[in-house]
Amino acid sequence: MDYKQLAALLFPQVDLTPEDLELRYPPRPLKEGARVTRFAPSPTGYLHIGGLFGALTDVLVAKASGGVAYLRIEDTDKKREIDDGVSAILKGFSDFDVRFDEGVTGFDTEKGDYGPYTQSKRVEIYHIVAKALVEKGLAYPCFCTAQELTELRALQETDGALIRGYFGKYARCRDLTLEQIQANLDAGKPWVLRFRAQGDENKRIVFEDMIRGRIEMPENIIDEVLLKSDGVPTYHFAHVCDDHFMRTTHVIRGEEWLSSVPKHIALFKACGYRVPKYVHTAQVMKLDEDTGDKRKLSKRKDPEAAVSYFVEKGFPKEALIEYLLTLLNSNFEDWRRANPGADAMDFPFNLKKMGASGCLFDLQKLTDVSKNVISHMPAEEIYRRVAAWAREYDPAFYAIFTRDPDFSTAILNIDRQVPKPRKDIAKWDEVPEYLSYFFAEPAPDKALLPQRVNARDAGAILRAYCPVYDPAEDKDAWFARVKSICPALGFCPEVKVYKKEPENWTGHVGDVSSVIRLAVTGRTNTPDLCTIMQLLGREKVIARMEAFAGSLD
RNA sequence: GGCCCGUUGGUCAAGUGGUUAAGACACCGCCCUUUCACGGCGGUAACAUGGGUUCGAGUCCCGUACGGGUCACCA
Repeated sequence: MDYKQLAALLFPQVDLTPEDLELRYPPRPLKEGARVTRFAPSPTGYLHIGGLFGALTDVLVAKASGGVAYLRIEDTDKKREIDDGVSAILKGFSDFDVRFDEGVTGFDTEKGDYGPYTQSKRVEIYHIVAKALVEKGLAYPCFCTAQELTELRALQETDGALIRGYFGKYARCRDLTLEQIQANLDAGKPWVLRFRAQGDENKRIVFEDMIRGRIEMPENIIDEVLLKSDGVPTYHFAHVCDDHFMRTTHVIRGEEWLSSVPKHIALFKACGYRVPKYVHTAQVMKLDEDTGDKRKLSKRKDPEAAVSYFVEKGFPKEALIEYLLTLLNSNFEDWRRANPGADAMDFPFNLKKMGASGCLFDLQKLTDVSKNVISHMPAEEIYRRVAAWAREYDPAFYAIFTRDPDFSTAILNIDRQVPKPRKDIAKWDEVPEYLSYFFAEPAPDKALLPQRVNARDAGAILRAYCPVYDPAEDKDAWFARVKSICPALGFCPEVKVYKKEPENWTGHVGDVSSVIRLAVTGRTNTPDLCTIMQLLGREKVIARMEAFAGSLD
């Protein structure tokens, strides 16, 4: 067989060689040890949590080594592609401030010298490499129909073949003569290009995964499809061509690819390319409420699989990133404690610290992380974020919240400018309820009165307090004022004194302030009451207290 | 089914032949406290399992179980 002739027959329009591509995409001028990574999603739907997880790894690994992380779009399957798939992915990344150094940046836009970064625009490249492979006798056209392939699988089933796929005696087109190929081509039969596998099923291939260590598998013997009948490459072939010519040093991808590595190494070797380092990351899982089992986070079943879920709920973007980092690298939390104010993107990411087993997405932990993140934000920042969130997801609240920005900011500032700020808020969608009593008249429920205080005493407390309340007083004076009305009502001004001899009193100052709190806010617990009352203003406070007192009669 | 990966408290995890088996979240208790938070202190709770190797095994080897992945002209 004259492979040169076959190659010319198959790819008459290709006149460049892989050497031309080597010139076009020279090795990157990076310093020793710099890592080039890529995130390579298919535009088949929204960006999901696993994607963010992977992309974060790519970006941090590159950043920590002074390398390059790029975004490549793998759109070789037009059947699964959705219309705005690329923008959905880009939107997800911009929502969380994940930035790539190069690659696709928008619809039909990109930056970087190793493009195009969209696979559908790279067919010329794949065909050049494919042609060279044919010339070397390492690839051949296959004319088997889908029907024939199904029959082949059935045959392997009855044969009890341990390995399934297109290989050995099942590979009918592997040894077609040039004349047969010519005849098929002339007859207009569609064909795919297959790899002519050189592996031996009895030999083992050893490779190193940077997370899992040394892995040993049988050599690849499958004649994998390289180019589909429409001339578009399969993942396997595109991976080899792209990661070689884009000069990727570290291929970081989900563990579902682990079993394809022998295939990929065989392909790299066949092309004469250096095999990149492989890093197969564990999947993000969740606990299924129904079965109680740990399972892969599913795009279909789990709304929180989409990163947009967290945007809608109003988790600050930093919180999700921060949380993901705790899953990604076991020493992140230590680093964070040592560098409280540092940008998460400056975390010295270490691949060795990545876990090999799938982790459960823990909403409680995310909530805790988020509360911490928010507790460190200035009130102005929170105001801005809540407003931005509400404009999108809660227009009614947006209207009242932004009516008086200074007022809203002041509310958010209660108990905030202290060394250990409160951690009441985990996500923005909690804010409307959290602040409700500032914007609407509360309806205090007398069932919420402290246990020791009956309705009559509560009324007496409010009536005694109204005339002496002075909004100009600071916190200490305010509390002293509350204490001052206690004795006459049978309440002890000092909690400690009360606790020693509870029988001498109806209750203590805590009960008294609880009644005031309930009247003013409708709540049994709030941040600092004195400040709340100041912000509300004397008129409102008195009106609320009188209204509640009246309702108790 | 073949091949491969994984398995330390409820969760995330440290751990690379000798540790009282860290830490974080959650939970519980105490303290602080005008409420609630915050904070502080303390507590419950783990090496899937059976064999080896070794003076000694969470750590190395083999088997078993369980979970996951993969076996497409999908990625």
